Amino acid sequence: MSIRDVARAAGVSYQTVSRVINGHPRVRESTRARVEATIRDLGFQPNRAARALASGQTRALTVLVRDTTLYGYAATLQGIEEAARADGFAVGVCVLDTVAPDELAATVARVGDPTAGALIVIAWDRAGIRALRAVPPGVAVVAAVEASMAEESRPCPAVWLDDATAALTATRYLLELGHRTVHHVAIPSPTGRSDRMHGWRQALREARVRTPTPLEGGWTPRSGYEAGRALAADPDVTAVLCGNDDLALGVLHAMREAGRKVPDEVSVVGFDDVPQAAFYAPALTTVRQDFVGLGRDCFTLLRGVLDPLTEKASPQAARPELIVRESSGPPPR
Amino acid sequence: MSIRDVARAAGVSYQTVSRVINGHPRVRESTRARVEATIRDLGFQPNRAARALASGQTRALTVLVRDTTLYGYAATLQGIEEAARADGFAVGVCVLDTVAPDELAATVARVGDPTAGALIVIAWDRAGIRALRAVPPGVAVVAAVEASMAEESRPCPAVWLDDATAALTATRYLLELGHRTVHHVAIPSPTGRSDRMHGWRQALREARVRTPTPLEGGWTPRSGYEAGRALAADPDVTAVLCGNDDLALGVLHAMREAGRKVPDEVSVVGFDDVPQAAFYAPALTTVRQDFVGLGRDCFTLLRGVLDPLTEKASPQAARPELIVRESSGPPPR
DNA sequence: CTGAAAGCGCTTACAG
DNA sequence: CTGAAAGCGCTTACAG
Repeated sequence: MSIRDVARAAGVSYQTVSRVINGHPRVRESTRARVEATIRDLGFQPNRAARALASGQTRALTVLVRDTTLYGYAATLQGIEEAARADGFAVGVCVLDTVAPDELAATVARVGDPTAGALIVIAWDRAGIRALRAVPPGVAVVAAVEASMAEESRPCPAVWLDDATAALTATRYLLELGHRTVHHVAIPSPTGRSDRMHGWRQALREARVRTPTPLEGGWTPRSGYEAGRALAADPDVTAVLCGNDDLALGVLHAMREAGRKVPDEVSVVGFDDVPQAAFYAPALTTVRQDFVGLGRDCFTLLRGVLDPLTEKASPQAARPELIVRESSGPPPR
Repeated sequence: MSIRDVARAAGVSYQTVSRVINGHPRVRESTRARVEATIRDLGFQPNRAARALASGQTRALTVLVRDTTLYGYAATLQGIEEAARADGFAVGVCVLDTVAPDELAATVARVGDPTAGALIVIAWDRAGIRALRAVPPGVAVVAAVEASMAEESRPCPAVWLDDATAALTATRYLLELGHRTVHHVAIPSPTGRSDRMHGWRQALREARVRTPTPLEGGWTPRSGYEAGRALAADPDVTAVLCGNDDLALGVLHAMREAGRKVPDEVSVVGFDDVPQAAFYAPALTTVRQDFVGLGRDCFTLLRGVLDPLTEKASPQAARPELIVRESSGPPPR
């Protein structure tokens, strides 16, 4: 079924059908109504490929993302998808973790082919940043980045969460409980100092407190566990801010194994507020981040890039919020 | 840049370029080599839309999935994506949880538009099954289902994990530890009896043991917690098989709150082996499921549907595997 | 406000 | 093995 069939059924030329489909203003109201009714009756769907070819634009985007099984990435993807679908955009995914390094450029070029639509890169990690750099010029692209990366490398429109303030808030909270200092298990950062780490440092500096060497974690509970073992062995450690909730889970595990009570002897704070955090043992104090909102913002930003005439909606993502649960408290006497 | 530019640069007609791109056999080897070199030099990428329009086929597929922040769904998506990308397919996502019920049919019709490519539906839940039913006839579709659903409703090619055997194994394991019976917190199932529940029942029947009423859980730790509170209140409960690890996390939380020691007083077993499970407190005994492998199989199956000439690769997904950790043990005396 | 024409970049028989 | 022709289903100026 094509536009011509609709035209025949509605008694108009097929160009008129095209105009109706595309919301062209100069169509008589009665004609529009008739054509729309016909489209509905016939269940007609315009051929995407033909539209893309003729117009040179596709209502499609691909999200480049390291690993969708991690909560933050998955939630951001869902935010993007929700907003995109509402606006008639198809959403593709390309998982970077399974792309061989020497194929990255080719892969990005393929999904970033202008005829395949726009690109959204989640550039919170090395893989994402490398992908962002590999985007061929001329491709519409926006990125989700760490705030401190916003101007760096390839300057492209970007969104970010206020990780620095969030970490600052969490660290201050721990200091105000009376801890002499706060240790940090860091998520990997391409720059070596994530915004989360930065906010943590700032809070310690503000309080004129000793800044311990941060421990390098990965993204997984296992790496949190390994960092946690080192921390558990140090009797001076009474408070730990972790770069994400998975790291915090690993740290909790290490503390338990070492017989150090949380929160009586050590306070542990996470980052993200994954849906499971409230059920960890003990329930995890953490900083909630609105990844879904960030994803929506990401799409809105892309819309603005694609079509500068669109009214710019202001960002919707909620600000970070400290969620106090059971894993934090005053230091032991 | 088009096929014609490549042709000019390579000194052939543009049809020959098309043949090379499509791996047509009847091209002289020297010509092919020259054209391929030119394509590489120019960094040429054929226009997807034009190919789709002219050939009537798109190398693209859309995955319909309830919620990608849940581990099993996300991992399956990654398996699909990995296999699809390796085969030059673009992968789209459509998250069903944010589709309004009255828009489901229209949404499925849109992403399932033949010109948009094939469909893979993760039909483990009501949303997925409804989506599967809404797929218009004539669209290439495969599904990931529960084994017991394979023949039901819309018969389409499908893959599944052996949940029944997995649950049987886990339940037998608990019975062999000496528990008089095993309770079950069930994931939602459109049929009211998931395969996981079925395997559990079968193991109890085999052992000629009383079958307690299963508790209805949702997919979240919270619903596990609620079910767990009921179980914790019943002193006869010594072993619980949960429909997934999130439910198990909630049950662990409820047991802790009620002061019932795991595993000394109650054994808790999960399902899936999410990456966090080894770090729960106590570390969770669970059944590992190979979602990534299932996703790959899903794509392979789709390839077979799309192109019956393809050699049928046999399924690769690993069999379920019981992972014994700390949350299970013999019943109290 | 609506119709006729050209063209988007490919693929696919059809000749040669 | 390779070239010329038609056509995939739309959109986009251009007339009227």
